[in-house]
Amino acid sequence: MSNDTEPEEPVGKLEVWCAGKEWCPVTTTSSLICKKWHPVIIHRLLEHGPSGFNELKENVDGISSKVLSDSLEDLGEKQLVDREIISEKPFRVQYSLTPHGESLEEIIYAMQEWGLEHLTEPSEKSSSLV
Amino acid sequence: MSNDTEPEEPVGKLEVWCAGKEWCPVTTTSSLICKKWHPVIIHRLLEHGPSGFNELKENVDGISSKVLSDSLEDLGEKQLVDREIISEKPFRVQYSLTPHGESLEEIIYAMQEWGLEHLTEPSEKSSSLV
DNA sequence: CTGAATCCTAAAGGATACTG
DNA sequence: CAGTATCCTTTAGGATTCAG
Repeated sequence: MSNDTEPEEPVGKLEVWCAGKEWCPVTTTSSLICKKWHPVIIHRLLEHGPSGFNELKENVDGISSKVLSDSLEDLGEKQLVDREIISEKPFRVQYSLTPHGESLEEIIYAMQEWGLEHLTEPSEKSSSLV
Repeated sequence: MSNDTEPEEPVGKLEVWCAGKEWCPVTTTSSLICKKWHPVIIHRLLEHGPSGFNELKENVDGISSKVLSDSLEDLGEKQLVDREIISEKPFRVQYSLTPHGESLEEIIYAMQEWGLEHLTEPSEKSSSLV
């Protein structure tokens, strides 16, 4: 146990299998979060904090219930997102980032900044890149 | 001045369509680079510089020719990677990052650092997360 | 050797409708 | 409110084969 200037990371590292012969942090990180909606979902949870399903669906503008549900399940399995039932009577659920999920903020904000810097909305007439 | 080998962001922003009603930099950035192998390919091009096809295939350990070829084509369409034919006789091609591609390094290295910090290779006995 | 083209299967993702 | 359940289309990706 060396220095501990950083906030406590109580859980251990996530064990993630790698495609190639030698384990690679880029390959494996990519395998965790490089799905179409994952970065956006994580971003919205970072921005708005713990959210209910429909609240999240609102914020992740453009996603369908099915895909949001699937994505959250996947993120749950990967231990990046937690799901908590906060009420049974009016059934309510809350999604939040785990410590590992929170720690993705550097990546997510790097993506956001890059997008702001390098991308733009297509103008009316030009139908460009996907 | 004004010669070909000028980096320095001469090009404008890339026009990228967004799924939701309001354009979002995270959503759109995600749509560009969040494919299984894209971050790794970009990472290897950052690390090793312009590379030939098989050199790249070596470095992107675990990828098949077909998938590498498809991925490079996709990255080419998105103007993140350039393809240059450097020899016809022994047919040789060189792939390199465009200025926009290079500028992804913050994101890619953020992913690398995160992976090193939060992920680990599965131990022998435990078959864990994908 | 170089890389590209085929074939095929497995996922991912979207539209819609419907439950407790 | 918080999802499932279907259905369906598209895409990703792996194995293999082909061509220069």
